[in-house]
Amino acid sequence: MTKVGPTLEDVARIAGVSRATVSRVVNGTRNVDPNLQETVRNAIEQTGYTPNHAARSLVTRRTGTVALVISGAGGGSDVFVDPFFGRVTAGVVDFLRTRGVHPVLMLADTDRTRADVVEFLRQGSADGALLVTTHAAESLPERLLAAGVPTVLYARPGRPLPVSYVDLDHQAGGRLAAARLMELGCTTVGAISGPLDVLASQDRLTGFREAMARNGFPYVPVVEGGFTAASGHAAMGRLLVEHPEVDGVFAANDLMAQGAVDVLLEHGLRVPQDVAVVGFDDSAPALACRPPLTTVRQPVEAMAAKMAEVLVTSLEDPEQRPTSVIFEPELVIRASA
Amino acid sequence: MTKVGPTLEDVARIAGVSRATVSRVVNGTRNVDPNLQETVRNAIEQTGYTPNHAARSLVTRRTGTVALVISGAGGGSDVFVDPFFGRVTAGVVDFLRTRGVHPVLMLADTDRTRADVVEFLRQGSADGALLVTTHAAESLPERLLAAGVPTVLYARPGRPLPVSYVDLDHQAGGRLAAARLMELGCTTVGAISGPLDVLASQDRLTGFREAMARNGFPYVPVVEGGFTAASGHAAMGRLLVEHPEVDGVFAANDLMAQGAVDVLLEHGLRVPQDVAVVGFDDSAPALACRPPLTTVRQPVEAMAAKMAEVLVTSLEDPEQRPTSVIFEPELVIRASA
DNA sequence: ACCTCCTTGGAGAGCGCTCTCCAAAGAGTC
DNA sequence: GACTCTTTGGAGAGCGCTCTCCAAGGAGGT
Repeated sequence: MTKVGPTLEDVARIAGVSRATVSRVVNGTRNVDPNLQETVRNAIEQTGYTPNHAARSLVTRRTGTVALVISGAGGGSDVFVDPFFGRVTAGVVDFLRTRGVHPVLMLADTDRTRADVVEFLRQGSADGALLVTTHAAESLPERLLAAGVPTVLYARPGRPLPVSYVDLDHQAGGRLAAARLMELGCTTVGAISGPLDVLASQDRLTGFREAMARNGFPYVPVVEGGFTAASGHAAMGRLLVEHPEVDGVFAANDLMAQGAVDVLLEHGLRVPQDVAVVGFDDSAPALACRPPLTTVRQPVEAMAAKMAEVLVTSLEDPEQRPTSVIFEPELVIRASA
Repeated sequence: MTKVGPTLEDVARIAGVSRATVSRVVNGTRNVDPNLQETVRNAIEQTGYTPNHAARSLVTRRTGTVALVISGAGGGSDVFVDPFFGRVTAGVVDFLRTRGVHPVLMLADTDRTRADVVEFLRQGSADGALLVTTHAAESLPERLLAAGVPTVLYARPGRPLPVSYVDLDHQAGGRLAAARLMELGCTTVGAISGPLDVLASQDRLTGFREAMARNGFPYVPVVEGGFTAASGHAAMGRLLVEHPEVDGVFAANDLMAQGAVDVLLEHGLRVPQDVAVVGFDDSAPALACRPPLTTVRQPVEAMAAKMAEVLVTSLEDPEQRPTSVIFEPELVIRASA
């Protein structure tokens, strides 16, 4: 094995030109005489030459890859069960492939793996980082910033930081949910929030509460969930015990909404006739749920693609200042509310 | 910008030793006097030195990354909607992280992107490839093999090839499903197969039919689906029209099973009392489905991890012959059958 | 005390590529 | 026809690292 493969040198020798000329033909830098180009291309064809990536990036200081860092709290690879990360990946890949950039997937869920990520970027193994982090306390943004690594976040950082990010107006999303529930005439509504150490969870809840309060509902019972169907199930159970008369529920993501619907149905309650349920995200489970979920749409793929775009752009022009792009949520009305 | 960062040379100068010595300390090759080691480590600390990845891999001819190639037929990033790929990713990442190897995610769904994958590997951008391919006609395995790229497949290749792979005994899975349906006393069973250009689909169906035939049911009506909930929905609809008396259904994955259950319920049929439904995979939707699906478990994460393990092993010993690891499916009984 | 063997540090040759200089040659200009 | 200006190919210096060789010094044997 030890594939050595033909080098620039080999091609140059066969074509009877210098290394520099071959390099120019390969990279399309500067003018090269068309005849010579032809000769060189033949030589390349003949040898089956492919430029060596390591050698190239040693001098260009570019790798053509970026790190896609997923910093879940949970035990590592469980995160992929959540459709959210699949959607992020899809959006990122979708954009990057148009630019010939490749994503390296990294999980950052422990001190150790976080250090690995920083190390990886400092080594120049990737040109920049896309950081999908939920928890407000995540330390990676500042560490990457300190290491001078071009970084773009999905979701604003826990503390103000001169870093680019894309985000959703989660509060507006919460308001949308509240408006729908009130529009349906619900009078006793509860909420199942996401983990409260996640900014998005806080924001969704804040927006929801605000809108309710503004309309004469100063108090909304809230149970904290964990963004999983099981946690939504449990939360709905508690809500039902404490407030049996509930007729409207806002769950901070679709998975939890699904869990809530299940409990409701198990208790012989009809959705949406007896209890209306609004989810959040508009991911696959929202459609699969019976009844299909009315939900607040988060355009995850588009946001992820934008995140990738912002990074690639800042890679091309490193002097650029950080930007932020905030997306607007949208209410998708289906059957559950 | 243009972070230059300290080099080996810098560290060597500060520590008052040669480059070679610093390299030895960093890589732990050969003995180095403990005192000297201490000095060198201090210098490293002081300068914040990190080895340059490109330079290193230029000489070692190793990158510490592998390509995780997902070759769906569908329009690219849609694949991530299918929980299957999320599970594969989880399994791969889970194993690789223990070995300090990083996966680069690539989609191969067009001629162009397939060529990109080959190019990427030939450039030495990654040390090997993990290829998750469903379609039997996929050309990548042979192209990668021809290029001398260490490769491991998820699912056996369409044509016999000297390449390592992991796979499931899909036929045994089909038999398991048939056995369950017959055990429940079903007399009129139908099947919703996966796309028939996918080997796994063929095998699941073959196993299922065989087991049915062996038990006195020579004919099983089959409708081909596309592994999506919508296609399962459509397929069940047709099955119901053509065979209204059906009392058992085998769907070749959980997504389609879910679609089938929905149709059944819409038609006022009870699952499993009127019609028993068996799915395949045991992915998240199987649990989320109402009723929860009885299904044939494919240990995707474990298989993906094994695939990664086989690749890493063959990277360490390139002279090794190809291996194959076949996993056994398992029936998971829930409520739908 | 001499010789051999083992340990350990340094020198330096690349790995394959890009890119800055230079030089040569051709095209204009007056 | 002598001059400058532009175009285009070649030479060669690195990019930062690993690793083979070599030499120096100390330990052990006789």
